[in-house]
Amino acid sequence: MPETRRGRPTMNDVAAAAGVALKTVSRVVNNEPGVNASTAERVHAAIESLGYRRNDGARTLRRGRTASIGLVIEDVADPFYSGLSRAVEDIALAEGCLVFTGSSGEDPARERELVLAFCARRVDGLIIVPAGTDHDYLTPEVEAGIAAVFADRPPGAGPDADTVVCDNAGGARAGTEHLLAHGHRRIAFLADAPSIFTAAERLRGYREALAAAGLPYDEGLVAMGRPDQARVLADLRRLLRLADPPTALFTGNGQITVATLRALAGTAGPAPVREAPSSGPVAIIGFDDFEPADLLGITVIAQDPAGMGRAAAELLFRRLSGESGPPQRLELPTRLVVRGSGERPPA
Amino acid sequence: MPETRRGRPTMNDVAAAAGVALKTVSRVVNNEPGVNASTAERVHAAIESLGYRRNDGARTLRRGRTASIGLVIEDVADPFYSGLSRAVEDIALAEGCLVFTGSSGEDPARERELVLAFCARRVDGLIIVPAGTDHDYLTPEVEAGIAAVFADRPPGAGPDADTVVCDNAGGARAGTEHLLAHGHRRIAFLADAPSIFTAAERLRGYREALAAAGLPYDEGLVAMGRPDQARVLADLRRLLRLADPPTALFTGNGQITVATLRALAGTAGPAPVREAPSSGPVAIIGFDDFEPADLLGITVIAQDPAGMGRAAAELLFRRLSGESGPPQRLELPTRLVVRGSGERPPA
DNA sequence: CTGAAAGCGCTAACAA
DNA sequence: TTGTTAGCGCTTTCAG
Repeated sequence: MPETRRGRPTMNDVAAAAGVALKTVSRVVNNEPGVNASTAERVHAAIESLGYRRNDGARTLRRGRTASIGLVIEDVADPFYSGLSRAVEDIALAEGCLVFTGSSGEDPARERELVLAFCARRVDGLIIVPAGTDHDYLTPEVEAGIAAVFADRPPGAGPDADTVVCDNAGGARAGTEHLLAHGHRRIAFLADAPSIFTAAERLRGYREALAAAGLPYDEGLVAMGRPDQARVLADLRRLLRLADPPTALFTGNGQITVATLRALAGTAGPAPVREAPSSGPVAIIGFDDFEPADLLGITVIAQDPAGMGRAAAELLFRRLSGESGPPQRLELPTRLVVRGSGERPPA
Repeated sequence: MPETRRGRPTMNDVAAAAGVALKTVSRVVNNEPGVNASTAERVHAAIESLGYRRNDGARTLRRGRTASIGLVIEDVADPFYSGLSRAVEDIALAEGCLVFTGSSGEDPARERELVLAFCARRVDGLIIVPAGTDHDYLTPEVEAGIAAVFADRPPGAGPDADTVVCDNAGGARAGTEHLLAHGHRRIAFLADAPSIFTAAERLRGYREALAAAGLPYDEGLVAMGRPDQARVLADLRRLLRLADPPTALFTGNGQITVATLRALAGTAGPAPVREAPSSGPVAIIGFDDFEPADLLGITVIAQDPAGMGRAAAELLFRRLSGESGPPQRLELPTRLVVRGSGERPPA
C-alpha cells in the first residue's frame, strides 16, 4: 500500500517500491535499452500498482524541449479558423506535440498576452494569426529559439518569420472579373476594416480588376468596417439607395457574406430598401466558402483553411527539426466556385 | 553584454547582471512586496536588457499547479464544438489558465491518448467530450487530483465526475411533438449511430413523443449511422421510396441536417426519388442550430454550445478552487426555433 | 546491466 | 529589505 504522500507518486516512489534505483525506473519508463527483463518487470508492476505517470513538466525542464506549440488565432468559433486549427492539431499530434490554443478576438493586447504566456510555458513553436501590427515583443523570444510562423496575415514590425497567406488580391480580382464578365458595371465591395491585411489586399484585387476593365473606382460603392450585422445592414441600405445603385456585391469574408444575405433576406431587421423595385435580385460573390453556401447557391472565392493550417504547421515543424534558411512566404491559391448568385445578370 | 550561454537567460543570469541574489529577482518578477524601489529598478533593467522571461515550467514544478487545463472534444472544426471551445478558452484565460485543445475525431483511443498526454503535462483539470465508453483509465488521474468535467455526453465506466449535457430527449420530444401538432403522422428520424449518447437520447425523445400521441414506433422510419453525406443520401432515398413515406423528417444533429438538406436539394449526387410527385416539400426539423439555418428557413431544436462550454468550465474552476461535494450533473435546456421548415403541413 | 550525484529554473522556508 | 539553502521530478553524466 502506498504511503499517504501528498500528490502523485514519483520515480523515486516507484524505485523504492520496486527495490531499484531511480535511474532504472527512468530507463524503463523511457524504454531505454539495457535493462534486465525481470528488473523491468518489477518496475512495471510497481508503476502499475502505484498509478505512476511520468511528469512531463519535470522532464521538459531537464531536456529543454516541451513538445508543445502555441496557436493563436482570431476566434476558434469562426469556421475558417477552426478548420485551420484542426489541421494544425492533427499535424502536431502526429509529431508528438500538444497544442495550446487561444483566440485573440482581433485584440492586439490579447494576442500579445497569449503569445507571451505560451512563450513562458516554453512552447517550441508558435503559429500566429496576428491581430496587431507590432510584433517587436516577439523578437527576444525568436532570438531565444522559439520558432514562429504567421498564418493568414503577415506580421507587422517585428522579427522576420515564415508566413502563409492566401492570394487575397488575386482571389478578389477573379471574383470581380467574374462579375464584370457577367455584365456588371456597378459592383459594391463590402469588407472588414482596411486595417486588416486580408481586407486591404482584397480591396486591392477589386480595384485592380476595375482598373483593368477601364472602370472608375467609386468610393461610394465601398463599405469597410466591422463584420457585424448592424454595420453591414446599414451599409447595404446606403448602397442600395444610391441614385446609381450597385447591381452586384462582392463581400469580403464569410461573416460579411452571411450578414449581407441576412440583410437582403430581411432576416436581420428591416430589409434594405430597393429604389428600383423592377430590378431583379442583386448578384453576389463572397470571399471564403462557408458551410451551406452550396445550399444557398452562393458563388464564392474559396480558400482552404485546413490547407493553410497544414502549410503553417509543416513549415513550423520543418524549422523545429532544424531547417534553416531565410523566412519563407507561401501564398496559397484561391478558387472560384460558381453556384448561381454570381452569375445573375445586372437588372 | 550577456555571455554566450546556450538557451535563455535565467533568474540567476538576471541576478548576476543586477548584482543581487536570485531570490530578489524572484521577488521582482512575481511582484512580491518588500523590495526596495531602486533595487527593483536595477532588476527590471537587467530583465529588459537580457530579454528575460520567467520559465513557467520550472515554476510549475515547484508550485504544483500548472495553471493549464486540457480540452478534448470531438472535432474543433465542428461549429458546435468550436463554440464550446471558445467559451472554455475565455473562462480559462480569465482564470489565468491556458488551454491544451485536442480533437478525438470520435476515436476512443485518440481520446485516451490526448487525455493521458494532458495528464502527463499535469494539467490542473480536464474538460472531456467522451468518444469512448470506458473511462477507467482516468481513475488514477482523478484520484491523483486532476479535476475532470464531462461535456455533451456522460462518461462511461470510470470515475464519477461532473457532467454537463443538454436535454437531448426533451428537445427531440419537443421537435417531434411540433411536427405531430402540424399534422404529421409519418415522421422519419435520421441521426448519429445509437452508440453515441446524444443520438440514443434523442431517439428516446422521439419515441416518447410518438408514444404519447398514441402512434406506433416504426423502425423503418429510423436511420441512424455515420453523419456523412453518402450514408444520409442513401438512407433518405430509402425512406422516400417507402410505400408509405414520411411527410416529415427529424434530423438528429447539425451535420445530418445539412447533409439531409443537400440530399433533398440534389446538391449531393442524385436527388432522392419522390414516389408521390404531387406531394409538397417534406417538413424538416433539425436538432442543433447552425449558422445560416435562418437563411434557409430551417426550424431547429437549438442548444447553446457556448453555454455548455461555459457551464463545464465554471464547474471545473469551482472544483479547482476547492469546492467539494458529490459529482454534479447539469442538464441544459433546448429551445424550439420556428423558421418555416417544421411548419409545413403533410402532403 | 545498474546506480549515485549533479543540476534543469524556479519557489518556499528560513535566516541575517 | 535581502540572501541562503533546499528541493520540485526528472535526465544526464559518469562510475561501478
